[in-house]
Amino acid sequence: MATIRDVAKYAGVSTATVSRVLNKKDVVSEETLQKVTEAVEKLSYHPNLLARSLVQGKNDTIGVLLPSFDHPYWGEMAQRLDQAAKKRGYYLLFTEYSGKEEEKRKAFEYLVTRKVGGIIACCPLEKEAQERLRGEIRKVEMPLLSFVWVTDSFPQVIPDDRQGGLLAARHLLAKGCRNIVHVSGDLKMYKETNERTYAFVREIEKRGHTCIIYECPLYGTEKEEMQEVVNKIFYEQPQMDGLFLSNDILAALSVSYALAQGIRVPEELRIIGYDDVWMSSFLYPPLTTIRQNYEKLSEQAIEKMIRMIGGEPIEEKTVVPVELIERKTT
Amino acid sequence: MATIRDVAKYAGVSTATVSRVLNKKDVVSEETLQKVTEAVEKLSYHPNLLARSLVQGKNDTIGVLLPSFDHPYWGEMAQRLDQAAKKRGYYLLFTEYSGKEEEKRKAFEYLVTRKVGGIIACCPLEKEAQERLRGEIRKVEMPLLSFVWVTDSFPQVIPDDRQGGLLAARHLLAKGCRNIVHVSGDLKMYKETNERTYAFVREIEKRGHTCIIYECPLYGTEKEEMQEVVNKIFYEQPQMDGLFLSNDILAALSVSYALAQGIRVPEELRIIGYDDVWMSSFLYPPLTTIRQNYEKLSEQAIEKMIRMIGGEPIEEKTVVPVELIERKTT
DNA sequence: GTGAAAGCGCTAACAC
DNA sequence: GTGTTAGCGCTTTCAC
Repeated sequence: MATIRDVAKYAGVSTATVSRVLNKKDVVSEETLQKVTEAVEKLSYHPNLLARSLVQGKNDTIGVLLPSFDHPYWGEMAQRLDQAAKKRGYYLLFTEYSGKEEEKRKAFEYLVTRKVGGIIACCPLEKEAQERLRGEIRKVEMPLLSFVWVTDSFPQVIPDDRQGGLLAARHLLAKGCRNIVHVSGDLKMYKETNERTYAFVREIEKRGHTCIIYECPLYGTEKEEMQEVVNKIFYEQPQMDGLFLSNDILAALSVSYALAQGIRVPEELRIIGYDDVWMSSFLYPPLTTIRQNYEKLSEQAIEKMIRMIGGEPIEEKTVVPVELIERKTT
Repeated sequence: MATIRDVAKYAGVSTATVSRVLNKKDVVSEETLQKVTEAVEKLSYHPNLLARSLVQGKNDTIGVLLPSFDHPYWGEMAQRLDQAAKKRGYYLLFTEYSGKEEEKRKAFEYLVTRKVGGIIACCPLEKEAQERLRGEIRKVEMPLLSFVWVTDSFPQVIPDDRQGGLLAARHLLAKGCRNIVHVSGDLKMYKETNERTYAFVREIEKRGHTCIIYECPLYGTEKEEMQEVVNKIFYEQPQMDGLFLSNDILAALSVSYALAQGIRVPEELRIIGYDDVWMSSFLYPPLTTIRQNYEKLSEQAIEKMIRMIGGEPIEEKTVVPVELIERKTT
């Protein structure tokens, strides 16, 4: 693999000169430009960006800690983040921890040792880890941005889950639902991320009604687990007429289950999901859901991270609005 | 950010010794081990893996060139590839080109300049680029593996699309379909990847029937485009009773469209998709489809790539079987 | 068992 | 304009 020295030798100049034409920094004579360009071409030279960032001590790559690639929410987010970063001349280093807590630390370490400029964590940093991580972070002087809700003061870019819960509650109530069931995320583990649940319940109770809550881990992608929860709900709550799921996958499963049982949607049962994942509008019937503003979330996250890398002061929390999309399941 | 020198100074030893305990290579005295470990802890030291791989001249990361993260097929593949790589002690550097040809070259360049050990290309390398890329690759001495069908001799790990087309054709025929429509990928651009189409058509003609083909770019994720194709088909082919789509997204769209029009599935129209994407079993009705063996595909790709990096000779083509999953749309 | 020194591929002063 | 030199953070001989 050709190095800068090979190019220099081939072109009959010094490595510094090669570096100059490569980075278009200083002015070079037309002739050397020619020679170097030719040498680069001839030798198929590709500069070693690892070496470059080593000497420059800076980094145009941002680490992204993802629960998984195959979850449609995170898949879409990864895509948007990547595009937003590229648009601003940054690159992303993705790593996923398969939704497993024990893998998370390793994934985090991975990003740190690759010396990324900062880390966007698409996962709740649970209390214990949070403190340890933050201690570490401060020492390694690496900006950390949470891409999901965390309770205490910490830089974060998050969807307005409170609003999401509120919208869902009002919508179901307005449609006349009175026996409402809600499937939340893991309430024990990720207290912080369940603002949508609290807002939902609060609103329903404020209107003098009640609802029943089931828990289902949000970040898991095990079909069986999800199917089980859905089965259980339909078995235990035959009288329910409104169902609010914490994500569209669960919602899709529920719609499918209801239809298979001959329960009419939305006449007998109204179902509302969360996220407005790519597939949701393709389903039959198209899913009513709370839409995430993927574009804005990722743009904001990248922008904020770049500002953090630049050492600028930033406001702790950026909340991005969600939106109710009424389709055919309510 | 602490460096190895800081650790050495803090522990009162040389950098070589620190390196030794970090890499557990040579034997170190119990005492130094203690001191160094403490220093590492104290200073929150994280070795700079970029520097390490620079001096070692080797690399435990494999580049993956992806069309996009948000396409469910590639999302699932990314996940499996990542897990397979980690299991074998390798890391993946992902980049996506948003399905745009002009971005592909940049994405490729990105991986080359990061000096990955090899590249898994999840995209057809069209003729022209293929030759250029291969020329380059040979010079940069970087193994390249195609993860989709390419015509000529070239290391590749691919699904048995021929078999997939065959299975789909036989299934539809066996169910009594006689007015069959098929939506293929982009036939002009990616000739090589359309074995499924050719096998499908061939089988149907062999049985003395015919089918009508529509084209739709496989790697695009623009809803409108896809919706348009589906609309067009249903408008132009009111008599069709069998529909084979090149991917599950198009299939989901078609099912949804049919149901919305009051066309009964599968009684009046049988629909079969391709890939068995995560959502497909969640749909209503659950989708009949050709299942990809995601696990085997990615395991094989990683294994083959590692062998290539190690300089081992490899067989050109690894074909992974597909499977017909009959659910409720046929 | 441990340290000194060279060098991976590159850039950034500093000379000329 | 261009070359020389030092050094980014690390590993790896080669001495001792």
